[in-house]
Amino acid sequence: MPTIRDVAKEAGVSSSTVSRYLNKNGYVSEEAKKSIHAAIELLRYRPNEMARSLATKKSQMVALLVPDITNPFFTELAKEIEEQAYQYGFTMILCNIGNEHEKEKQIIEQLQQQYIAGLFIATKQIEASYYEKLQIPMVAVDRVLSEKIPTVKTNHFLGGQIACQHLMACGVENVLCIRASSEEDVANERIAGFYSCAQTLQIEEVISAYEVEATKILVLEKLQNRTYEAIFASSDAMAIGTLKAIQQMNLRIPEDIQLIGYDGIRMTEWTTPTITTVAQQITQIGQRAVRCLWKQMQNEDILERHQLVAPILIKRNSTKGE
Amino acid sequence: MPTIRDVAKEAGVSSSTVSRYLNKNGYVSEEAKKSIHAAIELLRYRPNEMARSLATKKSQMVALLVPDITNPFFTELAKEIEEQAYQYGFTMILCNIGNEHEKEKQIIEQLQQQYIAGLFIATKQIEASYYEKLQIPMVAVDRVLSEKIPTVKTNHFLGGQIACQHLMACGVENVLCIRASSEEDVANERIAGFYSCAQTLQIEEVISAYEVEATKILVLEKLQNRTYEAIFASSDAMAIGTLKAIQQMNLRIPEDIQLIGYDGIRMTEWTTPTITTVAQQITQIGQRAVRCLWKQMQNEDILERHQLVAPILIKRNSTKGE
DNA sequence: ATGAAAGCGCTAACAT
DNA sequence: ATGTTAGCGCTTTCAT
Repeated sequence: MPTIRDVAKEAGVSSSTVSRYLNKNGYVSEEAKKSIHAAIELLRYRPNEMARSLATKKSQMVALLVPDITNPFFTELAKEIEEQAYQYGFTMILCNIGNEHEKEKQIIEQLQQQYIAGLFIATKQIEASYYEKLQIPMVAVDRVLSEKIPTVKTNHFLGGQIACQHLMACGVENVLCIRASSEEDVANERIAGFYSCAQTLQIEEVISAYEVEATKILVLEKLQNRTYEAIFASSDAMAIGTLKAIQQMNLRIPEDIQLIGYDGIRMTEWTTPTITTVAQQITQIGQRAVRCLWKQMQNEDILERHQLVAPILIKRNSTKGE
Repeated sequence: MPTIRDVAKEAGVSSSTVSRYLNKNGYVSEEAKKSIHAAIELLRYRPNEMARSLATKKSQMVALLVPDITNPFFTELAKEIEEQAYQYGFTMILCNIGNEHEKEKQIIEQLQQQYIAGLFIATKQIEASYYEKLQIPMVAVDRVLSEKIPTVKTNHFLGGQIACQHLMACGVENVLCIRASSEEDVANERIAGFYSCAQTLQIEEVISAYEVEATKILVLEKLQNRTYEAIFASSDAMAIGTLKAIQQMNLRIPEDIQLIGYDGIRMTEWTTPTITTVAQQITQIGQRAVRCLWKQMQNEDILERHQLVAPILIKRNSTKGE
């Protein structure tokens, strides 16, 4: 592989001139530009990112930290962010953190050594202060880490409202609300939004783990004791578990009981019946997150520290209504 | 961040000695070892991977190239490989290639500049000769790129046989076989295996795109004209599309028509009914792939160039039988 | 067993 | 506008 010096020699200039040409900073005469360009083509030269990073202490890599890569929401997010970041010339590293604090810190340490240019954080296991100390451009995606750290997330309060309004428009008067642990802020917001519109709606609330199977078992039990006109599952994975439980009870959807999910992952259109859901606009989240990181790298001002993306209702067959 | 020279100074030795200590090559006295160890602890020193890579022309990163990160099979595979690779001290970069030849070549070029230590290739858009020229340890995952390139994949011929045998055991006499394009070797193998057991079974074959919706439309049309006792969908995504089509026709599964899928992705246990499927053992594929790459890095002999992993039947509710 | 020195490929003052 | 020089943090001969 040719180096910058090979190019310089071939073009009859010094390597600094080539470097300036490459980085488009400093002056380079038109003449030099031409010969350098030709030399690069001739030698099929590509700058070595490693050497570049070592010299500048900045790489062209950004990383996305997620708790579980097999969770479809995160994969869809990863895809969007990867594509966007690629447009800006960055390579995205996807890091699956799992639930171990230690692994996350270790991985971040490694990323720092690689002079990672920026971080998208979709995990939440470490104290915010740890991230703040990092001194790396970063944006929290779909969760608030702290006031200071720029954030792009869905307006979950609005999402909760949308879910509630839809159910009420479907003539529902009592509903079972399946939510994640109250430690999860995003869950709290969804539920708060839901309540904020509830008016005379009767709500029973229950906490479930994220897994499909766990939710199924839980709902099965619930349905044994009591009937509901509708169920609001605050994630689509839970909605699928709920669907399975309802079907196992031989209840019809939406005739006997209506169901609305949350997230908008692809799978909700593959079930029978398809599931009405409050969809997060993942593409937009990805775009904004990347732009936000980009601005930080350019030291531009970030006008809104916390950006909210509105979710939208996707009406399918698990609810009545229009 | 402290450098190797800081450690050397603190330990009262030269940086070469520290380097030798770090890489466990060359001689280092017990005494030196102790003081270096202490210095490292004291300064919380971590070697800079970039600098290391630049000097050695080898990084600690491996990459997995997939055509579509939102395809659950690949995410599950990615998770396994990531975890395995992490055990060996590697960071895995997940690269979503999409369908563009150009992007794949560009990305590989970038990876080379980063002195990528190894490649897991789960795409198939480029001529095998391109990969062979690369001079990077690599393993083809779930597809054969060429004779020369080490491969770990499911024994799809066996998988096809398993599917066929199961259907026959379920009393099926005629079946619709939904397959991917004949350009996909893995599809060909599955189908070949299926036929190899078919005996008196009547088989109708049809080609479908991978997408759930596309398959649904196709199957819907098929079912309009004719009835089948069973359908073999050669991927789970297709199986889900098929399921939807069958249900839309108001046929019962498995009473009116039985269904078997292929891949073993999580989703098949979330549909109603759950789908019987021939499951690829992704964990094992991941483990073997990483070990195979590792061996190449150690210049160990690779006993079997092409490793086959046996798939297993997961019997669920979309088929009759035991 | 250890250190000095050169170099990996690039960037960034600084001088011209 | 361009070249010289000195690193970035590490590895690796080659002496000693």
